[in-house]
Amino acid sequence: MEKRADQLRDRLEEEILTSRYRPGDRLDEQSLAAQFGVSRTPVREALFQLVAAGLIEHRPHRGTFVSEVGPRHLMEMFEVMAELEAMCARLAARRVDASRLAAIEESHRACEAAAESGDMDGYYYENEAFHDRIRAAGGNAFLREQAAQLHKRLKPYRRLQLRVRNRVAASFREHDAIVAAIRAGDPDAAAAAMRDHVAIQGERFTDLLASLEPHGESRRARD
Amino acid sequence: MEKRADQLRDRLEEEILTSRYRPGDRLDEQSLAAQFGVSRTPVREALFQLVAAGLIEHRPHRGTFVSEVGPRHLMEMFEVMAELEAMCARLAARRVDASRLAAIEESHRACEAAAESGDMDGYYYENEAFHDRIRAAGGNAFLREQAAQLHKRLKPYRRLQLRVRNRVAASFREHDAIVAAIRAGDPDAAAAAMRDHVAIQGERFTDLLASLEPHGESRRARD
DNA sequence: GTCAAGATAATCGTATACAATCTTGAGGTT
DNA sequence: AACCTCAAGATTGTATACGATTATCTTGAC
Repeated sequence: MEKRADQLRDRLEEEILTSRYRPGDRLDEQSLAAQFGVSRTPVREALFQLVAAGLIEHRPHRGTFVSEVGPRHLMEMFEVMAELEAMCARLAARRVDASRLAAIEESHRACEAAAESGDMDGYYYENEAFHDRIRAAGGNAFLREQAAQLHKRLKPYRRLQLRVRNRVAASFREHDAIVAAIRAGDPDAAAAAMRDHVAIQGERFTDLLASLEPHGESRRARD
Repeated sequence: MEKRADQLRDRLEEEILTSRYRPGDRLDEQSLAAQFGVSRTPVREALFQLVAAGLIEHRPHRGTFVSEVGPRHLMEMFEVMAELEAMCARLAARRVDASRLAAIEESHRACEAAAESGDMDGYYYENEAFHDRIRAAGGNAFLREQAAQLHKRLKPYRRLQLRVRNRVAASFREHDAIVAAIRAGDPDAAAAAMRDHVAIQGERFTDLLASLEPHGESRRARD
C-alpha cells in the first residue's frame, strides 16, 4: 500500500495541476491535516515533495504557497521543454526501431481521429501518449524522465492551448512533420520540427497571457 | 538561521558528492540522528530532499542508499547536460551583452592561466565559473538552474576527467572555440562547440569506467 | 540437507507534544 | 503623524512515542 503522505502528495499535485488551487493560494499544514484526517507529519512530507518539484514555495513562518510562475518564468520553461523534446526527437530519429516507430504512428493516427471528430479532450490525451512514445523511442531514460517532469509541470498551461482557434489542426500537422522526419531517420529535421511544435505552444500561451494581464507583475490583489 | 534539516541536507550532499559516502552505502536514519545529535524528524526531512534530488534512493523497510548510477545512466546524464549547456551557449551567442561577454572572457583567461601553470584544481574551479557565466549570459534563469543542478550532480564524475592526459589543454582549446563563437554571435557554432565539449567528458568518463569495470552490473561485492 | 512457516527484530510511517521563531497589531513615544 | 517597542498569537521546526509493516532469523518438518 502507498503511504498516506504519497497519496496526499498526489492529491495535492492533482489539485494544483488542475487549478483547483491557484497560484498564490496558501496551503496551511493544520487545515490540510484536519481536512484529510491525518496529522501534520505526512502533510509536511507531502509539501516537501511538492516544493522539490517546484509546484509550491515555502516561506519560513509565512506559509507555503502555490508557486506564482509569471510569464517570464513560464516562457523560459517552455523554451527548455522545447529543447528537451527536440532532443528526444533527434535521438528517436537516430535510434528508433520498428516496434517503437509503429507505436508512435499508432498514437499519431489516434490524434488524427480525435482531431477530425473535434474531440479536444481526446486529442489532449492522445497527444500526451504521442509525445511520451517519442521520448521513449529516444532511448535515454534520464532524458525521458526530465522531459516528462517538465511536461507535467506545464500541464495546466498547455491545456488551454487547444482551445485556441485552429490549434488542434495545426498541432496535428506539426505532428505529421515530426513523424515524417523520424520515419526518414533525419535527426536534425526531427529536432527542428519538434522544437517548433513545442515552442509555438509557449509563444501562443504567452501571447494569451500578455493579452490578459498586460502589466506583468502588477496583479497582486487577492484576498 | 538555517534549520537543522537543511544543514543536514547540505552536509550529507557534500559527503556524497565528495564520495565520502559511496554509491550503495546505506544511510541509517537512527545512526545519523544519533551522530548529529538530533531526532529522526529532521534527518528524514533531509533524506527526502536528497531523494528528490536523485542522490539517494529509498527502499521501504530496507533503508536509504546512495544511488548507484551505473555507466548507462551516467552516460545519459552527460548526454542531457551536453544539450542543456549547448542551449545555454546558443542563447548566449544570441543574447549576450558587452558586460557579460567580458565576464566570460575574464573567466576564460583565468582558465588559461591555470592551464599553463598546470594548476589542476585551479582550472577546475575557474572552469566552473566559466560555464556558469555562459549559463547566465543565456538569459534563461530556469535553464541556468536546471543546467547547474545537473552539473552539480555530475561533479564527482567530472573531477576525475582532468587527470586524464592532456585533458586540461584540450579542454581549454574547446573553451576557446566556444568563446569565439559567442563573441561572433554564431548560435549554431556556439551550441555545437559546447555540446562537443561536454559530450567529450561523458565519453572520456565512460571510457574510463569501462576500463575499470568491464562487466557492467557485476560489481556487487562490498562489505 | 532443504524448504517452509512462524517468531523476532528492525525499520518505517504517523501521531502528538513542545519549543523556538516569526508576524502582527496595539499602544505609547517623539 | 510617523516610528518604535513589545506582547500576543500563529506557525513552524524538532523531539518523542507508538503502531504497523516488513525483513530476517529460527525452528521444525519433510
